[in-house]
Amino acid sequence: MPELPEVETIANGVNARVRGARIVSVWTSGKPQTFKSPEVEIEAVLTGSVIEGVRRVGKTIVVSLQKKNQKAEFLVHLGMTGRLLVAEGDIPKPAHTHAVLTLADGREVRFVDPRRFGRLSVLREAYAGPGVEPTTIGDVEFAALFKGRKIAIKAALLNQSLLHGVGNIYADESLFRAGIRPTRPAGKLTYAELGRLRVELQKVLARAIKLGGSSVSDYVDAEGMSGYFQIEHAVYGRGGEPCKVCGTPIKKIVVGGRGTHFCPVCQH
DNA sequence: CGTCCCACCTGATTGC
DNA sequence: TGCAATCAGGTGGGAC
Repeated sequence: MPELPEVETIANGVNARVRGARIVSVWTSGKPQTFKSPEVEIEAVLTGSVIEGVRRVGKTIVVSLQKKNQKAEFLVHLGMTGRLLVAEGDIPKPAHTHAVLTLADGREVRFVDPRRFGRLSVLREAYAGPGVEPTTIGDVEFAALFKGRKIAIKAALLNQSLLHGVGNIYADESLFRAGIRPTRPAGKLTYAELGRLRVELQKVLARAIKLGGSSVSDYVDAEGMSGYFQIEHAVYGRGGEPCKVCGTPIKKIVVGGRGTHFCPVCQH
């Protein structure tokens, strides 16, 4: 499900719970598609490692590991429906559990993913992600990303090798707040428009992170995703409903294969 | 390489 | 009510 704010919230929640813990054993489900590294390698790297910390890079949760001076990283991409839970070992495992990391104190880190678009892998070096971090990028670098591109700005925002972490909701929401139509060719936006887009994107991401951070336990424990919907969307999921600024019905179209919501009056 | 489109999955919701 | 069609917050690969 998650985009940048949700992944960050989950990574922070898991970090607070498991930093410093040692992984004593690992179980994996054997569903091949879930594992980008071979399962035997994931099990070998994780078993016996101490969790140094958990952070977000793009939409990926990165667990840094240390074992006898050897560093490694365990990468968890949640796809559309993935969850990373920390639970006492005696609590029954949810359906669609694909990996379980048992910690020395008996708790378990569980990766659960019904739709199986999520991916697990291990790396021997530090993970940098495919693109640029959107929450801290500046105007000049932001504008340069889109220069000369013919694709719709909405599709460009979703391209993880440009900015990593922006997904369908925050692409639509930031374009609405910046007053830009999602279908505009990215390379034809003015520097001022891109400046507005960067500011609005960073504002909406910051606000979502702040709201998500107040409900960490909801994400990380059994409850799952309830916290996400605290955020009031201006356009996402509101096709046919009145624009909150001008009252015109929000349009829903498809851009780059994704449902795309915008106000035909407020966005140019 | 840039762009477009579809496949990959299950589950919840909508519509007949 | 029941069942089929539709849709979902993400990627990655193949075609052009």
